Amino acid sequence: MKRGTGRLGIKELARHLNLSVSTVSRALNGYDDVRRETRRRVEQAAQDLGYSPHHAAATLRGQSTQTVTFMLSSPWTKFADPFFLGLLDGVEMALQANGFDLQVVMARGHEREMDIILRTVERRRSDAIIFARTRPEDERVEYLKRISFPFATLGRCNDPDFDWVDLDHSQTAWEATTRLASLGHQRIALLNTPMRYSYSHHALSGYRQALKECELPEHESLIQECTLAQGSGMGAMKQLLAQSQRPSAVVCGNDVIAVGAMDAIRRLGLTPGVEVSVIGCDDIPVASYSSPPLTTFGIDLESVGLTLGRVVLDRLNGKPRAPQNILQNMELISRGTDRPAPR
Amino acid sequence: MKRGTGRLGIKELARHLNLSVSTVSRALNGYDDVRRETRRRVEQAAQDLGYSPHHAAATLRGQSTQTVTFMLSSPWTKFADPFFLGLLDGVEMALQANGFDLQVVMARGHEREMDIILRTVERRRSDAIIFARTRPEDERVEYLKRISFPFATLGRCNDPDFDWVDLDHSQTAWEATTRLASLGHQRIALLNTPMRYSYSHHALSGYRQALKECELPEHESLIQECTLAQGSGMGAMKQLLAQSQRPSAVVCGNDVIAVGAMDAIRRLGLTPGVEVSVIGCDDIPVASYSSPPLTTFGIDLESVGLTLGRVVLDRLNGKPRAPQNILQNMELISRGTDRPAPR
DNA sequence: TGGCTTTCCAAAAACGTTTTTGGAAATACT
DNA sequence: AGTATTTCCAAAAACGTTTTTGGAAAGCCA
Repeated sequence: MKRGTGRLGIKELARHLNLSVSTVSRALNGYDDVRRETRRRVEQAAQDLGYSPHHAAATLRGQSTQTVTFMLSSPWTKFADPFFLGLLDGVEMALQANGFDLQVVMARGHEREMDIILRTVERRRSDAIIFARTRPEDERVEYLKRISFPFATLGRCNDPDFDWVDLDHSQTAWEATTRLASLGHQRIALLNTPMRYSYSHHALSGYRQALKECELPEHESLIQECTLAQGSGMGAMKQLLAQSQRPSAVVCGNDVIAVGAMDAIRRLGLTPGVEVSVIGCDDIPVASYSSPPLTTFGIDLESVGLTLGRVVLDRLNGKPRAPQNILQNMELISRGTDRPAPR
Repeated sequence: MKRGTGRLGIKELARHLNLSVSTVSRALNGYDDVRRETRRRVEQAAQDLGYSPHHAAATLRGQSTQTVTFMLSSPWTKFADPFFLGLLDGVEMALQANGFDLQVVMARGHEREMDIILRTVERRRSDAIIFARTRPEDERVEYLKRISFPFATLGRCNDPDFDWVDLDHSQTAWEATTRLASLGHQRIALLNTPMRYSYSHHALSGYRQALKECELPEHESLIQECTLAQGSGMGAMKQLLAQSQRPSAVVCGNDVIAVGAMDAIRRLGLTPGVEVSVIGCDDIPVASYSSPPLTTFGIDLESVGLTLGRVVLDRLNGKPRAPQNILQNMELISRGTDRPAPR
């Protein structure tokens, strides 16, 4: 009989107040048929005695966990970490303001992502799920839509009919390419993120659109797909530089790739921003400390996270009938690596 | 009557199998008086029909949430983020391997830390709590010890009688100082992290110990306390350099401070590692991209997180009678900023 | 074959809340 | 004064599991 776990339950609180359990519960949950004075007394006692409702019990009865799950997808590199933590911070801020908690779960490897979602949903572990790195056809999105479980993503799919927030990578790639073209570059390469992800497709189309508008020819050999691993940009850039006709500028899908590309450029005795211009994306901390400092696109991730959090909360509150689709522009941060073409 | 939420409960599963609810439960939870064949059949059906127990219900009855809370303390700067995400990753890995989930909650401001702990404990939201940035006298530690709620920290307190893992900042400061002394530096400054935190005291004592052993005088004016904010190191270094007798080397409590210090050095037209040597701590990503690359101390944070996770799990499994105290050494990563004293 | 283990399983209690139901007391209206 | 309405509150049901309790069926030994 290890009953005395020390925890104060609503029963003890009621007894202490000489009230019935239900009255205490109704006072605490803001129901309207409780006398002003009674409610005050109850709240005071709860405060004083350090009572708060047992979460599992409240969930079981109330059908709501007051929790949102954020699924982090591998690989997240040491460099790119701030990206996700900034996002997380924003999401948590939105949730906290509405009394929701954040649960974080890390999916190591793509295979695990579906497992994690299934598990979370089946156990009714949380009220909604947020995740990033969407793919054009995304199994996770399809499943959650099918069973109509609340969710929101950072990133789009081919099917836009659900809640998402996205950064406009089409715009960034377009702007980067256009800018380089206007600086006189003729051969502009694209070191893109993996085509598995939606945003890589958007980047590619922005790049192509810009080339067309600037009346520059598109060369297949100038488009390379990189992985998200750390050294990936370096390898791809080396190949690019080994070609008979070198590019004089390169647009990178993200800063990790760009930093790798700059390494490759330097190793050939060249200088980023002189012989070869480089533009990245994401504005990770190292971007401003590389030499020369990397020109890139940035955005306040915390506010993106805040938006993402609010979107799910709206959905949970049943506010919007139609899905919310929010596209955010990133801003060019011109530093030292976007310079006029040589000669 | 919105009963048909679609969720498959253990009752339906039992009915489907022509078994009683309790038998299904016992089969699933590994009790021993269930026939082999029956257990197999139950597991198969659970798998096929996508059943997993409702988490809140299991918690309510079973008294265990299978969840561990990690409290992130503000301020965590954009730069230092990887520190925590690496740690989180390791913790989550340990938990996941034992079927536990990770809940992350961010404490914005010191005042909120106690609130968050109280809330988590009172609602029985998780089985254990992990947090970092311990202080010599730590209210959180005292409270959790008093009510004997399981927890572990990254960092020590004056009272060592609980589960903790810590990085040996006394050793790093000692080693940094000794190294600089052996490079001929006579005036070695310390740009320390806030004395509010335990590890700052350890760093200070390591620094002092080293000065004594190297028979160098200790100057109060060469010891400065910085905040964790981003520009803090720069301001402190400026002051140091404005003194009549400049230090020729500086030991920094962390890399964010060190990077700021290097900025200050450069702004005076000096070169880090030439006129003034700098050694940091943590090995954040920018450290290797600053110019010149920063000499610092590093450690595999993921493995530290793993250890931390295992320590709480041991506690939850009731394994150790005595608290586990684990002190880990960081390793010097010599790059470009620890160089012989000028002249 | 009769009693004793062992192996299996069903019914019911319990976990700590929230919500529903129903009714008593106090107030307002004719 | 009698009825209708509002204001308050207690008892009990429900949420979906796990664990306890008790007992039936099957196997074993003499």
